Amino acid sequence: MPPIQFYKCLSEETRLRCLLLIQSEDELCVCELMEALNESQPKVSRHLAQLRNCGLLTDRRQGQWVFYSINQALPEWMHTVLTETLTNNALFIKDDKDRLKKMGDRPDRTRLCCA
Amino acid sequence: MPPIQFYKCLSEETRLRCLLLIQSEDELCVCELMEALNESQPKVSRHLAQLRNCGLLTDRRQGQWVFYSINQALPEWMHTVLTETLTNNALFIKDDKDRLKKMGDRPDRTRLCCA
DNA sequence: ATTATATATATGAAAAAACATATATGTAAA
DNA sequence: TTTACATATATGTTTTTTCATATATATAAT
Repeated sequence: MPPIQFYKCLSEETRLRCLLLIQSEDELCVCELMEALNESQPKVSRHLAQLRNCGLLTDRRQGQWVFYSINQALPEWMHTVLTETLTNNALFIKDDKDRLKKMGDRPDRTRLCCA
Repeated sequence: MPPIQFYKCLSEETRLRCLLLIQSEDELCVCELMEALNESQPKVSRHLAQLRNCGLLTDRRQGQWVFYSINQALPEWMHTVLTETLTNNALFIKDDKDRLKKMGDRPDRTRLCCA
């Protein structure tokens, strides 16, 4: 991925909040992100699609939910950038994390064995 | 500087090329950047102004020239991001560096003593 | 098993907002 | 007056958002 495309992904508030939350929580589904960000479903879904199309995120479907996580195949320097950003901007996603913690009925993460 | 503003600065081609070239060459004036980037004066000037207003660059005037350099007062993680980006994207600014090397009549950098 | 309904997510199309560029003009220094 | 740089305005382009609707899976009733 060219650096411009990478930074365009990080330069929009909804996308950066999604990325850092996912980085921080390992994986999150769309409805959790909607709740954490307090944003509409299409808005969140579109930005996630964009991040996945660029290769920043990968997704897996489990039942009705689609879980997104950081693409581990990214070049190391991009991981470094994400890590540095998260570590040095805790406040940026503080409210989002609080809303996520308060959320009830979070989807089950049990991966089906031999499904 | 909030992370979003930082990444917006890095997410535009002209700006990122300026930043990485300056990072790589220590300091450059507008006419050198015009030559290196092969872009118009107002275009380069406008983006440099934006980077300075955001606090990413500082400028000093020496005679007729204005030299721009990375603001050393930036948080360390931002320096890390810039360094990682430069180290891992040499190709992104290769042509620019070549044009800069071929440029004749580059301005004198002697800092005036006791000016 | 079939039908109906609910929940989770994605996407097409249109509107709105944000951004970038070009041209023209202005200012500062030599 | 020439060179170096900055900025205003107008215009064009890209991006983001919204609304409506579509798809996919899950659950419940029959």
